[in-house]
Amino acid sequence: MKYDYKAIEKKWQDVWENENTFAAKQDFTLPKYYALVEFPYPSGQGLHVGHPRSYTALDIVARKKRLEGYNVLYPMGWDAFGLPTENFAMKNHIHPEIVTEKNIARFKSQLKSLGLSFDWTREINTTDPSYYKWSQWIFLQLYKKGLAYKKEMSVNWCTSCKVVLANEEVVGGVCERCGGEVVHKVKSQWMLKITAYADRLVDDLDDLDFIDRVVAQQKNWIGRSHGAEVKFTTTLGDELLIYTTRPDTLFGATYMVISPEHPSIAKWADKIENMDEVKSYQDAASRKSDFERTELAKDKTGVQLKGVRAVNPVNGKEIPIFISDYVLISYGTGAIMAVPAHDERDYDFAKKFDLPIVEVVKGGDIEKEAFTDCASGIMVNSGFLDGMSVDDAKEAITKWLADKNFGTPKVNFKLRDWVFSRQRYWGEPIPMVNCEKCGWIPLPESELPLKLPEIQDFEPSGDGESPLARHTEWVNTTCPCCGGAAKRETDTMPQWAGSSWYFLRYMDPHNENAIASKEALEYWSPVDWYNGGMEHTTLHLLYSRFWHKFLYDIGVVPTKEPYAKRTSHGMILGENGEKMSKSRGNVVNPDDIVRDYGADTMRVYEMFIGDFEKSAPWNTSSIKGSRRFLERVWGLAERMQGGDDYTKAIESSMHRTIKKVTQDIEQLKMNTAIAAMMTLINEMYEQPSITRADMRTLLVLLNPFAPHITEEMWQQLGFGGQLAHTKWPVYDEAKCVDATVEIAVQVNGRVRAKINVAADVSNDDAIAAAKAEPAVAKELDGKTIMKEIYVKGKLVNIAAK
RNA sequence: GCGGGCGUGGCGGAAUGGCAGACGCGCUGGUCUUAGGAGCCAGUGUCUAGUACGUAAGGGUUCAAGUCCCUUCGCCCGCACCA
Repeated sequence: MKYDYKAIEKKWQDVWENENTFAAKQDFTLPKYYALVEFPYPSGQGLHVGHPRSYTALDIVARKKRLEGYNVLYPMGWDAFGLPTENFAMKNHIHPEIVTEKNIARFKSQLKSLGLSFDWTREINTTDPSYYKWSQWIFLQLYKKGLAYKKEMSVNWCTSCKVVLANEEVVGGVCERCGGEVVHKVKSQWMLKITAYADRLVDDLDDLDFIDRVVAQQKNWIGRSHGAEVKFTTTLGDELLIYTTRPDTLFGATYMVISPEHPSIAKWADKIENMDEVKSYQDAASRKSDFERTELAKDKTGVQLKGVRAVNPVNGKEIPIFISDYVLISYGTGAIMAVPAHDERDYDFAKKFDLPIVEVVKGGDIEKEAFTDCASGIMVNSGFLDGMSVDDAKEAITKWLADKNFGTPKVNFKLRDWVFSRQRYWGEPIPMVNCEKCGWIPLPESELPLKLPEIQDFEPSGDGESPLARHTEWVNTTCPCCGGAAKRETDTMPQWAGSSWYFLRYMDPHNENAIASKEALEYWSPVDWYNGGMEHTTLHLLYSRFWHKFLYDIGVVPTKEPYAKRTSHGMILGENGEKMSKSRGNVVNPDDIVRDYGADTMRVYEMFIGDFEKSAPWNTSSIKGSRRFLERVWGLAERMQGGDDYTKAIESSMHRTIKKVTQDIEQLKMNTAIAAMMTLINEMYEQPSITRADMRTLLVLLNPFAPHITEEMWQQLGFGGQLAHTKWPVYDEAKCVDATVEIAVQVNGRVRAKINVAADVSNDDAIAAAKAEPAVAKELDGKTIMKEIYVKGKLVNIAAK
């Protein structure tokens, strides 16, 4: 009979939908497993072939875990707020809600056509008021704990989208979304104090099963550094606080640099002799775009502040103070001591401005370049530190500074607080009210959700205000505190809000009284395995860890971390090896593949394409190999005869394959699991016939990968019930090896013969058998044997001279 | 510059320090066929065809190295004037 994939796939997808086959059970006594993939943004383009790579991989894990007896939660939903939908809505004069609904419908049918075993009874949507009610609720809790605050600050303003961007949305000085020019603009923004959690976000990574590159990238992003703050006095009688990671080099500080935005400049203004020059440098610095800042990084510029000098606390020496934009106001204290001998940037600056360079750690050649890699160096020209190692000097100077009240140890982070306001319509309204008398007042929780008003004009005003600001009937309200006239916050939340806690909602998606019930949270937490893209490592993944830690602190969730395990998939590239994109014309539509080859083929192909963690180019002709494999599985049916035991000749292969597939799925090595099954069926075809037991085990092993064809064959061959409700096969370690094995015999590491020995042969017998081989004996003739090694089941190696 | 990773046939890729190239694609020949861009069978790292040489290049450790160590080259990803 022909393998009619279309009919088969439709048939089983209908069964799964009607029977809710994959809905997680409400029985909290069962062992649980929570597998999670990042929910998609339902774009107008529909599903990309990249999506199923991640979804299928964890679908395989989820299906296997179910067969192993776990109560599995494998949910799906929609991260549906966001700019593209709003932009589409503006352009086509359709409400974003309608656009979203349409896009979701398309995505959902595409996902269903792939046979993914999501629990659709728990589908969530971040734009649903019953969902964003809780995003708003979390914001209010953050506010109550002082972790949400409003701040006048310089923000990134995209001149094209006319919207404020988070630092993370500015890439290379341009808007991440549209590539438009980004300039700075001062605006009052809601901020979230993620920096309060910086230490824990770093430290707790060590206890998690996250792949190394995710851990490294998050640590790098948070950028914790240990150093000291040191107080310098000035000739004007006040103080200047600097931050350094190298207090040991304090004797080498020959000048200071402060950021052009540093507040001391205004304080000193009437004492600074060249204030005109200083002012024009400040102006120039503020006009520089992010792009110019990064491009011109190498060429140091600056202006000395004439009329004020700093005093080095260790030796009382007066040193000049400069302003330069290589010192950032946003990091540390916005002021540094410059040690040109041991810092490249200071070295460049000193050379350009002809400033003294004093070596304080021996070992480099400071005539040529800064000596920075000097951890093992010895201190010189450093008074009481002379002769010490760098580490000892650090300790000694830190103590000295503390004793004299000149400085304290200090930890700094690159991580900044999270700009949480967006001047857009299609996001969660921030539930805050501004009253002239009472200031910012949170909306009472009883008034949540604060719904988005129905409006028709989504265009940003272009003055930096949200489109909501025009709708005075919504904006004007009463103060929850005093009852007087007040105005609502018109900014909305960023897209990252809804995705920062969505995995919690899946646990109990219809709860009207809480994010989820205590029982559900206790049972399902944490997510056992979370797979997603590397591009979300420093944004979504970090933000959601932050929110989760906060929810843990206020007693809402039972674990301090949301995800026990995190893996990441590589991209699927176009056939030309380039990133898939419309403009490159190399986009593959998953619908076409499902139509032409079937969902099972598509699934097997995407899993077989290569190492899961690496990117791999799409190859249309390779798909045929996956299809051929399934056709061959289909063809095995007519070779099946009776028998409740494995065919003797392939028994060990059966056990080995079960072992291999079982282990490979856990390690996301789907490509080698499939290769093992291919090898197995090649062996099956070499047999005159196969047994029901052979067939049965093969179908269960293959089921997570190709659920439709296996379920259909299971039914047609009369194994009884549904494959989805059967048990995962077990292997017998003892039966994984054949009775006799072929091993290689090496002399001095070169293969000279191959012999067959019993699998459990002793060391001595194996070596004796090896020596008996004529080719080996010939090699050994006249030589002295130095060493004889037998590696069980692999080889014998005889070292001889 | 800092951090992470990678370099293996024509291609995607396999190899707990133990016979490099599993599995698949492609290709070659055969077979069946009115036909084959289907199926089946056989072959397929390289060459000077030797039990020869081969995992970016060079060196080292080891009975044994794609794998471990050192040096060099090249590529990818993230961050980047973070003091």
